[in-house]
Amino acid sequence: MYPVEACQEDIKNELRKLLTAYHFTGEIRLDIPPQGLGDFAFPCFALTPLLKKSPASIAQELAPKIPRTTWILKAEANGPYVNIFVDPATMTSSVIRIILEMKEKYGYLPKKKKKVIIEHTSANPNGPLHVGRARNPIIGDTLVRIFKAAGYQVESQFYLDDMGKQVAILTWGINNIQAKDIPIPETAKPDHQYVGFYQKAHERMKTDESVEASINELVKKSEYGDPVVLQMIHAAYNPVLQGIQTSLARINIRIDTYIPESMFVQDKSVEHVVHALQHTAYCHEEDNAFYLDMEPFHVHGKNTRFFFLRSDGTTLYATRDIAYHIWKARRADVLVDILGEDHRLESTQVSIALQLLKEKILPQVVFYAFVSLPGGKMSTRKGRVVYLDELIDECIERAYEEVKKRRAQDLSEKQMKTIAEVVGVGSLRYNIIKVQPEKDIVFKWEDALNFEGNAVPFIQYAHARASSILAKTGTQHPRFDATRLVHPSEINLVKQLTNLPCIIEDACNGCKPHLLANYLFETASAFNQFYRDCPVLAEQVASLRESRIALVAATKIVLCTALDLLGITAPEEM
RNA sequence: GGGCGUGUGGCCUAGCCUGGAUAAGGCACCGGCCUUCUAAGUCGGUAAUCGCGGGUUCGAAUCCCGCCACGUCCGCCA
Repeated sequence: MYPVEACQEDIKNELRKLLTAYHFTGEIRLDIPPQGLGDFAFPCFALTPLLKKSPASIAQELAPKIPRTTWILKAEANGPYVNIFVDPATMTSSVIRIILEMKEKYGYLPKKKKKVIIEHTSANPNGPLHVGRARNPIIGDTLVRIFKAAGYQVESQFYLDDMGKQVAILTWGINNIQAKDIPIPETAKPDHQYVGFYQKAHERMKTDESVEASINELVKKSEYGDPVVLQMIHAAYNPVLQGIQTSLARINIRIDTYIPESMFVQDKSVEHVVHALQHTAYCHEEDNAFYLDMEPFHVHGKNTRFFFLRSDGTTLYATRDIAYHIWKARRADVLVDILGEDHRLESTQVSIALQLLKEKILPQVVFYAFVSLPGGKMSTRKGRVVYLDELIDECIERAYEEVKKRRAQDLSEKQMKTIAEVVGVGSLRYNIIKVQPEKDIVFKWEDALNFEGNAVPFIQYAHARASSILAKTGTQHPRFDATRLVHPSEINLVKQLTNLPCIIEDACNGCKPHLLANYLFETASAFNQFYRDCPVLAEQVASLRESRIALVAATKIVLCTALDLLGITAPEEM
């Protein structure tokens, strides 16, 4: 059990003993009071109906009865609250000890013996990833890391759309357009090479009906599971997909498994879905096509019919998605999907269908709003995009300028490049993950490349400062005496360190990766204050010096772990 | 037209699920701090009718209803 849990349990136990005497049986919830008013607070409002007294007088009555324990230093009544002050020596000694023992596993929760499949990115492989959807892999990969830390066995999956119109357009383009007829791409990456064919083919399709007919034929054949066509499509998108994988690798993302949509047509599982849906009470037929009436499930709008089988007997994207979810549910205990907000309705329809099919495991879905440009949204078709690769390059380039400005004298070119990479990639991931997924983001270069304040260099810098101190101490195993650490900046930092396990738990339970970003910022901030107030290397009293070294070592571990959960590297120097 | 999401100082964000103590940070702006562990840091200051209007409550940024603005969806597309 982590110190933070032990501490809260102790406080709740003591409160419970007191409150039982008043016949209070409700849940005991502890608040976090404002700065300076203690570590935990017990609000007394819930007791007023029981005791027929004002909450303030109840707090007055309760506070003196709370005993001193190893965890509880004192309790004070303050208005309607009983504010509890934790014994800093107990907290400090236990948390520093456990961090130094567990090292990079500090904060991790006990193994749960449950498997999670997290589906993310799942972009159409018709061109490079663009910034509009860049939140998807970053949110997804961060959740993969968080779920692992929370004790789950995790597999990440990319659902590969190999039967849609997008890949069909690409396939047609590659097979029918001359390379000389497309604009010369700026990079050699295959996704950038191929997107021109897609754009040109899309243009031709809009103006030439025979082109559209050929593309539709490709789509149709793929929907019937035609192996030759599927092979052709595969050949077309595969290099693009590899380009996408390269982009993801650049920002520390590796997806475990790629599941092609066609798999569920070829193995006939989608046919079973169709059959089963046709036998539900909500199924209707129109001109040989089948749909579910969504009205009874509180889906409103112009058209509440969810078509899952066309008149020609082929299935639709959502139908195959149902088969995919059933397949996933057989292989995991928990499913998480990361989807753009444009998929909200589709996702609801899939969930309803899954319930009709008596599926027990439904996906928890994280929807994100698109990143837009100041003038509006991005579009691969229209070529109005900022590609992820461009953004990565720009972030690294800008980071390099910053490093050079500060460290050109004392670092080698190679060192500066390495730091620029780590800072640039980290900035990108941090800036996206620190905002709740459902909030709109307007992409502005000046924000993406801003390296001050609540941005990743602030956190990495704190880590580098801690590393620098430790590198100069020479002691591998600092001996610490918690009673020496009494400065408010020391206590404050220790308190921050205690919270990591709770943050991991909350971030996992609520699928809220941004909590980690907030936590990191606060922890780095607490460390910077400590750094200002409490000299380590210059400290003359040996026991205090050693204790501070231990605190620095613990902080470094926490910063490194939390950064790693965001897929960000913690540099030793910068 | 309907569904869903979002709305917090000049700009951006946290807090909303689970109501409670002076609404917490960052950017920008103003003024301090480098003979001391990297100043990508730090301290202080100016700045908010928490979109608007009702309601519930001892108490609402938080819950409920209505309205407004923005985004998104409402294909036998994916």
